[in-house]
Amino acid sequence: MEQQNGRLGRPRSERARAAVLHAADDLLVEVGYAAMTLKGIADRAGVGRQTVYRWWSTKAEILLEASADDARQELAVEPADDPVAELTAYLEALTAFLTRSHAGAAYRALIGEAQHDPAVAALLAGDDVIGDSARVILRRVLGVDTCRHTLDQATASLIGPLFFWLFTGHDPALLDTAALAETCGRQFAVMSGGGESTG
Amino acid sequence: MEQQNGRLGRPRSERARAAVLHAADDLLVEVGYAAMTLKGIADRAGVGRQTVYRWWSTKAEILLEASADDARQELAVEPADDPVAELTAYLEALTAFLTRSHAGAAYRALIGEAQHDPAVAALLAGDDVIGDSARVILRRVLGVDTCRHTLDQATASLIGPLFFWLFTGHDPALLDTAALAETCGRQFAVMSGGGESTG
Amino acid sequence: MEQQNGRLGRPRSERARAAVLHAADDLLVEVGYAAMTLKGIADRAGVGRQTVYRWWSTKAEILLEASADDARQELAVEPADDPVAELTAYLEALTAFLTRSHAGAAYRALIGEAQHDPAVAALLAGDDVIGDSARVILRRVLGVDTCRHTLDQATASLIGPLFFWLFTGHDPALLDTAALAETCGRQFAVMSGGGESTG
Amino acid sequence: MEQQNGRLGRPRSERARAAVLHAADDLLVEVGYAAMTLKGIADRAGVGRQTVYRWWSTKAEILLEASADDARQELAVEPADDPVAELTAYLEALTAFLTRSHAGAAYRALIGEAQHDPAVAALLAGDDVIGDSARVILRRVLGVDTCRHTLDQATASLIGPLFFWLFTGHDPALLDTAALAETCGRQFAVMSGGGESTG
DNA sequence: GTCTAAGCGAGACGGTACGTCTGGTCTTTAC
DNA sequence: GTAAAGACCAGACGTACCGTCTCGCTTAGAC
Repeated sequence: MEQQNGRLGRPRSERARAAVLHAADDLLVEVGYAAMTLKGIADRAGVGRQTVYRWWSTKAEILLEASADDARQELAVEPADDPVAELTAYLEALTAFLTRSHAGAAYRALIGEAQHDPAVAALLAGDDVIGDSARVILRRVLGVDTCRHTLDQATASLIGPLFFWLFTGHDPALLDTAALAETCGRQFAVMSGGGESTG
Repeated sequence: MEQQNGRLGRPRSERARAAVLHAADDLLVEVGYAAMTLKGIADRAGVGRQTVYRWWSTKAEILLEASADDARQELAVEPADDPVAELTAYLEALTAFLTRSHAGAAYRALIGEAQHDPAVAALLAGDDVIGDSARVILRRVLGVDTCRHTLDQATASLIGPLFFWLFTGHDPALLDTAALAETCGRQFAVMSGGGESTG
Repeated sequence: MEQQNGRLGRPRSERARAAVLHAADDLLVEVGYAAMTLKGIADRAGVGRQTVYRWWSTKAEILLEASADDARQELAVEPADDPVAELTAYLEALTAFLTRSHAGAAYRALIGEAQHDPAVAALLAGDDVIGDSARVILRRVLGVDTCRHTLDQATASLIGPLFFWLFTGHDPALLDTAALAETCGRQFAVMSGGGESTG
Repeated sequence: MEQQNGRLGRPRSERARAAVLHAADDLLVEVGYAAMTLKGIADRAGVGRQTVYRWWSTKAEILLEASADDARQELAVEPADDPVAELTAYLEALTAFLTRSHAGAAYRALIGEAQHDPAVAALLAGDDVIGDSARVILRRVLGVDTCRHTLDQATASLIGPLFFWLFTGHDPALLDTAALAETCGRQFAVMSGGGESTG
């Protein structure tokens, strides 16, 4: 497993890698994204500073690596018979993710940072965990061969209102996700209506 | 000198205030939000550092003061006979604002920062320029006495997809704002049901 | 108060300057020259790191400023009737300086460093405390109008053996400074020829 | 090959040893003593870092091993009929060594370092190349059975002025080594006076 | 022909100083 | 009493080197 390529030299320490990711996760919760520091992560992880810089460039990169797996898992929604029920379940999972999960806090911070840091934006574009999770659901609802652009616009319609609600500081409890899901469901039914997928 | 209020001592320098706001605006464009610095702003403005700290607490506050007026102006949309046309015009103004305007860049950065900085979040909550602009339009479409919560949810439906599209790094040219406006228009027509405001 | 020149801005803090010089002196004794560190000096002095860098470039510069006054004082020798007695007194003062004084330890370290660091060499050349102290004595012995080059060579003859003895790690107690002084005295008597100065 | 002692395992690589000593010599000339680094030596020698640490403890040790043989050779002076000529030749060899030779530069740096690093001082005390070379000459001048302490003081008298001249940054060309030799010669003639040893 | 032992180049490890930068504060003089 | 200047303490930045620790490989004598 380790010894990532049969090359020379001491192999990378899995212990150090895990400690850094763990420390980053802890610090995000304890002090917040802005107050996180590569030095702080290294110290907390009991790891040399150079070891962090050797494998990651920015705290964003660390946080993404620390959260991606959790995020993927938290955003996976079981199939249901009723499309609207499935969309509702997804919106609720997404709400829970963005408002109550560690990984979700990391993603909120990263998406925020991406608004003024192109490097973070590129990082997120390279591994679109949220978009992927939505596309899984939407392919079940709209059909497996729906084209990418249609999926993306449907994603925006589905997620957008919730996303806006949370990112502009509203109380998640006051948003009626069931209504949102139903509206989208109707809209998607029309789209996939006549019969095939993109219509 | 104008001595703007009857206070003692040397009056606040309008020159310094303007220079700071101007410098903040320039620096946002030139180096980006993350690389902006209170020290940098002060130096660029030819102003003492203490003078900046005396009147503002954070770069977010400066940026907000520098951009709010421009933002309000850029997001005002002329009334139109057709509600959908009005919604479309608004979405286009919002797209232009967020993707091509200085003030919009400032707002993107601030909304991003608000995701991990409660102080910035509070700042934005205190002067909701974007929400206000949407509510002006929506009151014209849904009726002047629509309740605040309904307006907020309608705002999320209207703006949300566009907001998600832009904040997750998609190309604004690929989003069909007219379709978005039309979907919302239909939805709003149902909401305002019996048929007063939209006819 | 002090305000070293009519300039703008906060004046340099004499407190900080003294604390740095004091800390450097202490650290030299406690941990030695090699283990001295600008960071360590700043921390020990309770001073910001930038404050040290603002006024000094290297630890050598700090140490020189901290020791020069002490050195000048320790190497001043009272005039005596007998030239040989005066030379002996000087050699003993120099021995005490180089082997038992804080300031002397600093000079030993600096002269050592100068052998492989041209910057330190230039620093020492700019303020030749030891040479100056020898020239004061030698002008009394050889006559006030002795030319500089003669003084320098006499300095080498007088100091050289002692210098070599100490710098190659011999025990200062085993060197007969009186004999050295007498040899030099005889040699100088020949130099200053007809017989005025030494009688 | 020769397997230097009957030990097990792979024998020490003469190639690596030579490469390290060579690299140290080169680096001393190219970047100076202060900027020399064990890492830099290892890299330049194309040798693993551990290989250097296995056989040497400090850069001083490497430098000494790299220079001792050259130094001994450069400081050996042919016997001459005239003692003063021999002393002059020696002083000139020593001047050339300390000011123009690679090995001499190494010794200057090491003697300098020894002033604030006891480990280097001990190293030099263990193999006194310069002192040995002087004692060879002085035994020829003062007699083979001159006692060690007399030899050491004579060494200080002979070398001291030159040593001081160079170590305090004077121009070697301006020092009259012939005069120095003559003064010492006279002094030594008095010492060995009664007439036994030198004949 | 294994087997055992040590040396080899490479390079990651936990530390720590480097010199620079910014954050906020403090202390001057000038207006 | 504000403004501009600039020094103050604090501490993070990213880099470099420290000395140590694996790795896989090589090179020898011992069995």
